[in-house]
Amino acid sequence: MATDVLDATFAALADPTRRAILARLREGEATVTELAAPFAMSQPGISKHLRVLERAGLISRGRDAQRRPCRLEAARLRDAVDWLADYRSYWEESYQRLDALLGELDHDGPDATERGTP
Amino acid sequence: MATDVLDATFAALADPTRRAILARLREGEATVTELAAPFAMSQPGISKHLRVLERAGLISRGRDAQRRPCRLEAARLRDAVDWLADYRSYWEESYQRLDALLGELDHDGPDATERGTP
DNA sequence: CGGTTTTATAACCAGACAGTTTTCTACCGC
DNA sequence: GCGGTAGAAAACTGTCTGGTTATAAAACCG
Repeated sequence: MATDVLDATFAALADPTRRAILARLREGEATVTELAAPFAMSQPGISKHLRVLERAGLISRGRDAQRRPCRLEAARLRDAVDWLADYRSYWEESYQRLDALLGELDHDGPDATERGTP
Repeated sequence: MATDVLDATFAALADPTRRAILARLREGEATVTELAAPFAMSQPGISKHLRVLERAGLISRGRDAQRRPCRLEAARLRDAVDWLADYRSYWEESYQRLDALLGELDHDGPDATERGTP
């Protein structure tokens, strides 16, 4: 996965307005004014966010007379998940450690087995 | 999931240096100078990146004499994946559509079965 | 103690970013 | 063609970011 693709994807996702726009687009295509409606923000403000999302490949835009309907392009999100998947074992591992620790404290108390206290 | 947690997490992941630092930390704890070594960047530059990662909860730091070893905290990555998981069906759906289209073109040509053209 | 190592802090800079208002373009309906 | 609507573009602002250098703080070593 190209690093600048991940850069743009994660940067686009780092803004709550843009995440809300993506969430809205799960319900289907929407025009700019439809997307702008829920926000206390000017129309050009929303257009800027849409340009960020488009350049990150997270949305695409059609043409319907004066309207430029936006649609979700979820494939790039999969790229992000693919990157994150490499870390999955690490957060699972920490769960296992926590689990083991709680188990020990619960019925045994900590002992030095496997703990390496030289 | 609190929106500012996701803001900080995705923003932290949007930088290739920081992603490389996280990747390095999968191999175990590392000191600041160890983390800085692979990069053509000053030590304070790396320290700034580490502070961003720490404030996002993606790493934690210990104390070993003058050293401040960093360790990966993968749980926050799981939060990011949890958010992304809500979109999984959307990218899978587009795969299915592509699959169906390719299948059609391959051996049948498009017909109206299961397509709902009223 | 004095010197070295490790890290953090401060001050600064260029550029990107989020937002605004104003203006321009394109298209529709009449 | 004219007026209204949808959206983009431009210009400006304040703030955040990513980087630098120089300096300070803390802990070790001899």
